[in-house]
Amino acid sequence: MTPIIRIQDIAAHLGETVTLQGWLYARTDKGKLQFLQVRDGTGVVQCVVFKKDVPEEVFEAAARLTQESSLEVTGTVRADPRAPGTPGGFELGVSDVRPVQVATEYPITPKEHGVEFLMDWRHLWIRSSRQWAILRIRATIMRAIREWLDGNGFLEMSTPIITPSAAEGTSTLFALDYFGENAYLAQSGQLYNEANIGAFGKVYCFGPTFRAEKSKTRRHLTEFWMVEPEIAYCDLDQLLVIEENFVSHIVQTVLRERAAELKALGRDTSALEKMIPPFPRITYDDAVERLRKLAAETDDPEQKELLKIEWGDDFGSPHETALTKQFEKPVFIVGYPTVVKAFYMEPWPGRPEVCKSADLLAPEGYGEIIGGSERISDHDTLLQRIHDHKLPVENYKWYLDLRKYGTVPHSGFGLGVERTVAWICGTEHIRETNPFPRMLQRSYP
RNA sequence: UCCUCGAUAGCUCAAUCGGCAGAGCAAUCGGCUGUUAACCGAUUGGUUCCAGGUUCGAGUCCUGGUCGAGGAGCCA
Repeated sequence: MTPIIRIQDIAAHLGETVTLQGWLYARTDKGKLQFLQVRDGTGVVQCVVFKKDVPEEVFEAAARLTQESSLEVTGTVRADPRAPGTPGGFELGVSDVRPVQVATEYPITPKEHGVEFLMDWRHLWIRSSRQWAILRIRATIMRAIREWLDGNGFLEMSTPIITPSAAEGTSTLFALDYFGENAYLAQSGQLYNEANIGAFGKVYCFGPTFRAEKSKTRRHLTEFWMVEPEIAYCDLDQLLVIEENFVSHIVQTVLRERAAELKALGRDTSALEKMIPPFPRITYDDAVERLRKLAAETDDPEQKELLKIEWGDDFGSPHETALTKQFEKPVFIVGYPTVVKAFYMEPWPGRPEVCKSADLLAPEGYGEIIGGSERISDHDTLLQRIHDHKLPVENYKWYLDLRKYGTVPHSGFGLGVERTVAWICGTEHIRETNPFPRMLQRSYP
């Protein structure tokens, strides 16, 4: 029995006879020679079957293997610059092939396919090299998130997914019947984390979150993953330093550990290498001025209309795209008008029409990846805001209590995992960044 | 919710003015000792999204619907 190895470790086994357990990704036949591209989940390696080197029945068994058949293959590892694959440069000189199952006709061929077709076959599409690379990077990003937070004194706290009312009172929620009571799928764990910091100081929650908005764009899912750190004794300026170090760690980790996958995706890594702190900060006021200037300078009447903005308006995606094009790094937009933001944000000292909020916009038009703010710490200010937003006070009793029992200045933010993956991978559409994305028109498979 | 576009073989698409339903790929069979989405030869493959209408004749034109894509709004 030869040792079973994983393809990502193949370089360490040069010259050895080893066994791989995997699936046939693709094949090319040349008469008495077969090239089998075998993948095992960690990589793809070319396995070469010469007719004269193996028993007749082994050659014939290999010849019967169809695309995505499962197999065990034994052979000698050798270096060959012609060998394709991931990591590539190595191939297996095959001595034995043992089919596990010969797959029936595989729907996803090595040619072009449309989006609807691929999404119908998402359970198989994730095997394709591009999807495989994106989802490997996603896993690394999720690990880097926990790694940085755990290493910087944060404690992971689970927050409920079944909640009694809207966290922010704005977005549309998925309603469900909770034993005869109304309940909703969580759109944020933040309010609970504001309770958690009273017990643990620095916390984060990390899990799926749900928005029932009828958004139909390349930036939206109805179920997506969000990490939400919350920090006691932290103001907005301190928060932004945390955010930029956090984001930089994520990007640098992917660059270091997933170079092969980024290369397979054709991502320009020189742009990502620039993602080191500090990130530029501009105020909302400044952003509006920049947009007005851009609108005035453009000759395209359609663009001029899209960039139109009044002070007090929230930014649409054309605004965000135009702004981020002016920077190579992600950019903080600080101090949004209070009216366009959630009820719990701390008023700007001396300017109550502005709140101590900051969004982080990713470069290259990927949009907002972080929304963060300093939270209102004063009980009466918060109560007034709940009234102003016509929210049911009885649902927020516990939240108001937090301002009565040792309230402190505190801040936090939420980072959208899928948008971050899309930005780092350079994918056209966010649907490719989740193994089984949930969208307006799709809940299968 | 609004705007634009689309639906033809398993997949990606073509079909002139309304006039015989086509190609490449996949599959199947055969050939090939260095292929990289191989190549060469052959075979198979159709409810043209659904319902109705105009017409001698509809994939093509008209009406209604279904589904999808891109964008807006909203948001991470």
